[in-house]
Formats: sequence, C-alpha cells, structure tokens
Amino acid sequence: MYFENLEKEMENEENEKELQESHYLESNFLPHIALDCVVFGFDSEQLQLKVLMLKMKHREDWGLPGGFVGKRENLEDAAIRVLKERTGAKDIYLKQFKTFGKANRTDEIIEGNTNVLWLKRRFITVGFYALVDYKQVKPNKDKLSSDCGWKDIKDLPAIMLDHQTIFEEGLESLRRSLMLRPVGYGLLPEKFTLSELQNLYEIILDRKLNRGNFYRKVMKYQILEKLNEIRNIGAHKAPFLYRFNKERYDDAVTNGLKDIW
Amino acid sequence: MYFENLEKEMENEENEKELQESHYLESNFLPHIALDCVVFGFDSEQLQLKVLMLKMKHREDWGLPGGFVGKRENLEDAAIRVLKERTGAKDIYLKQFKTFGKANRTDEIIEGNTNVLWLKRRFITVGFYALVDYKQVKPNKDKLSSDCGWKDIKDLPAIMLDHQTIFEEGLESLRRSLMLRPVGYGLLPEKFTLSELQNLYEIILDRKLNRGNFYRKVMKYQILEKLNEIRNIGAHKAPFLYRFNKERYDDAVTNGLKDIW
DNA sequence: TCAAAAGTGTTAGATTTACACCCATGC
DNA sequence: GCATGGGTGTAAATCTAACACTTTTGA
Repeated sequence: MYFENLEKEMENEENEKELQESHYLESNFLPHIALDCVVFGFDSEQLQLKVLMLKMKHREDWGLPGGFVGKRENLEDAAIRVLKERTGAKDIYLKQFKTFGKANRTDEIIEGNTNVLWLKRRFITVGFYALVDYKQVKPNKDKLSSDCGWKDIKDLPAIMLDHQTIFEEGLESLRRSLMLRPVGYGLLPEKFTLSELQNLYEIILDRKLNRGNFYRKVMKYQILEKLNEIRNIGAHKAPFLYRFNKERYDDAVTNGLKDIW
Repeated sequence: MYFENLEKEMENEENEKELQESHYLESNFLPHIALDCVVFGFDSEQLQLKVLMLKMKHREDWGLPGGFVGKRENLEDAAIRVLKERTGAKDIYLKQFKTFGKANRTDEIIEGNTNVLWLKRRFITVGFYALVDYKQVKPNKDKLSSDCGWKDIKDLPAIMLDHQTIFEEGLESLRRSLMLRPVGYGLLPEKFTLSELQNLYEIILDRKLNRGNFYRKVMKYQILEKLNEIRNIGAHKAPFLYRFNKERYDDAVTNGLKDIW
C-alpha cells in the first residue's frame, strides 16, 4: 500500500513536470516546427565516424538531438543553440540539408503517452548535419531524454520516428559535399596529422584512397599549413602536424573544388 | 459624397473577403509554415529561361508562387498542389532545395496593411524548384495576387521579401544538379530537337557547349530516343525529334552521372 | 633494425577540349 | 547554293590510378 502511494506520487510529480515543460514550450517556441541534427564526430583512435544520439524518456529507441525554434529566433540560430546545448562544443560546422514533412511522421508521439501536450501535434522538421571535434564534445542529455552518447554509424541502435531516414540523408549529403569541396574543419582537432585526415576521408567516402595521390591532391589545393610540430606516438617516425589555412579552406568551401576525391 | 460611399463600400467588401480568407486559412493550414516554388520554364523561341512570378495585391513588387501546408497534408503534396493550381501543368519535376527561416523574413507583411490576419505572423518557408513545360502552362493567379506570368531570369522585376534570395538559391541548386545528373524532362515538351536540348543546357549553365562533344556525351548516356519524325522550320534541313527514354532518364537522375557537362 | 611517415617518380589509360571535316536536305 | 542539322575523326592537354622507390626517424 505504501509503495503504491509512493509510485503514484512519483507519477504525479513527473506529470506535473511534463505539464510545466509543455507550458514553457508553448510560450517560447513556434508550434509544428522542429529541427534535428545529425552530429558527426570522428573518433580517430577507433577510426570510426560517430553520430550523436539521445535515448528518449519513456522509449526504448534512440533519436537525433533536436529542438524547436524560438518565436523570434532565426532557424539557423536555433540549430546552433541546440548543438551547443547538446555538445558543449564551439566551432561547429552546420549545414541544412533537407526538411522532412510527411503528415504522419510524428504520429508515434501524438499517440504515445507523454504528458508534454505541446508535443502532441504534427511536426515538420528541418534536418541539419553538423561536424564537431569528437574530443571536445561532452554529450549532454536534454529534458526529454535519459541518455546521450556517440554511436558508430556502422552500428546504430533502434531509432525512433523517421530519424533513421534523416540520418541516412544527412550522411549522403555529407558524402556528396565532400565530393565537391573539402571537409574536415570541425571534424578534426585544430592540429592533426595527414594520415588522420586521410583516414577521415576514407571513412566518410567508405573506400580506400591512395596515399601518394591523396598527399599530392591535398597539397595542390593549399588548404593545409604544415606546423613545426610533431606528434609522438609509437616506435616509428613521428608524424608532422598540420592545421587548415582558414582563408583558403573557406574559399574552397564557398567556391567548391569541382569533384576532387 | 456618393463616390466616397462607394469607395468605402468597396473597401468594406474587400475587408470582408480578406477576413473570410483568413478564417479559411486558419482552419485548414498549419500556421507559421509556408512553401515557395521557383518554377522554371524554357522558352525555346526566345531562348530564355523563365521563372513564374505573381504580383501581390496591395503591392508593387512580385513574388514566387507559394502556399501553405494543409493540416494533414504531406509537405511534398502541398507543393504539388500549389504547382498544379498555379500552372495547370501535370508532369512537374519538383525538388526541395532549402528552408528559409530568418526571424524577420516576413516582417514586411506583418507590418503591412493586409486584412488577412492569419498572414500576420512569422513564417518559415520551404523552397522548392520546379521544371515545367513552358508551352503547357497557363499562369493562374491566386486569391492573394493580381497578376501572374513568366519573367526572364535575366530581367526580373522588383521582388518582395526574401524571394530574390530564394530564387537565386533555387537557380544555383538547379545548376548544381545539372552538373551531377541530366535535367530536361519537364522543362522540354515531350518531343524536342537536339539543339533545343543543347540550348537549354547552355542557358542553365550560362556558357557555350561544343556541339560535337555535347552530341557524343548525350548519346553515350542513352537517355534519348530518336523518333521517326522531323520538324519543319526554315530554309534548311529539318531537325530530327527526340524524346527522353523515361527508364534510362530516371535511372540517371536517381544514380547521378558524376559530373557530366 | 623495424615500422610508419613523407615525399617524389613514373606510366598506362581515360577524359576533356577544341577544331575540323564529312554528308544531308529544304528552299 | 547556302544555312542548318547530324555525325565522326583526331590530336593535345590534362587528369587519374596504381605502384614503387627513397629517405627520415623514434624506440
């Protein structure tokens, strides 16, 4: 009997919290509009491209970090805010890639048992992908989730709603843009070795690249600066460190480099 | 005095209409969400790429054809519906290219003098571009506009809101996609000559292409079917007619052809 | 001495670009 | 005959892909 009451009390408390959350959302954000981010991080030790995911409360499956657009907030700023809250990282490369607007895409939630009533309506979501420095990120769960962490893109858990599709289209979009322009700023730490860069490209494109040719190509576009530093790793020659020449890099990103890789 | 009353009456009538329109929108469409279409048509006589524009009531500038998303309507379906209403054309190629979400992008309207109150809120808009057969289209104005017609992309009138930006990004997106895959289905009539196709490509890409090389390239991808028909034009050899082989064309559109042109 | 890093050489083959030449045909 | 269309030839320049050789250097 006692336990039953305790449980009920806790349930009520949880209810109360969710109702408050619902009011907060109601008064601060645009209804029907969400955004979701496919946040990529490159684990250069395990040589894995990872994506940030959240485990939602009341659910067994995972979702992409997302959020809503403040009533007077620019769409892009909303995405930046969400990314900062979730990752703590600054220097985030963000790109909008597609808006998802199937009429029934959030029916699962509308019919589900959340008490955040504000969520119980149809949502259209704007998809962004983001490139962040894996090592700088401290995954941070939000109010609606119970866990937050990196998942290897080749080994994803069960995924809610249409977030699997959003992820796949985000990855495809990243691949395509790598064909047209350099990627890396954001995904790598400020200083990195050439083989880290090559590994990153191989993982994004999902194929091996020839080292010599890669070296010449990357040098030709002069987007890198060689530093007078070296990283000590193993029982062999220490690799040089490089960083992006921001000016040339931005130029290349803006104007594209035709299909390079 | 009499005229004054007449004017006032007409104003009242107009007011009444707009309020009704506002209620209609309120009960049928999602608030805050719009879509705008950059509709391209190829005028093969004047050799101009044209874009469909509307002149809004109460305004001197022009805008892109747009609309809203029905409460239970898929986003893409809404775009298709708007396009059909505005152009009468079937067989429309539609592609979403970007969502525009600056907080102040519709302030002009919020502060303007429309009585369609539903419009007096912030809107985020999803941009689509569409390719239609210029000759099949009968431009059709909507309730909120006073005129509708084709404009040469090299000679546009004054444009409202951020529709200039939306147009430019739509055109850029069309150009890019032409680099990766064939375009033309939709923009050309069912039957067309090779030089019409080449003209189209030259106008979209804004540069001359070598005829011989163009011929070989287009043939290599086998997306065309030569017909046993000829078009009689002038005092010279009549050109053959071609049409797209829909299967191969769709295949190429889906899988891309790397950078071709 | 080994293993990885850094840089360069080389070559076969494909692709691109630019011209140019041929024939056909409607008027 | 002439202007346009349709089709092919070709050579130079450039780019790609694959491989291999050299030197450096930390443990």
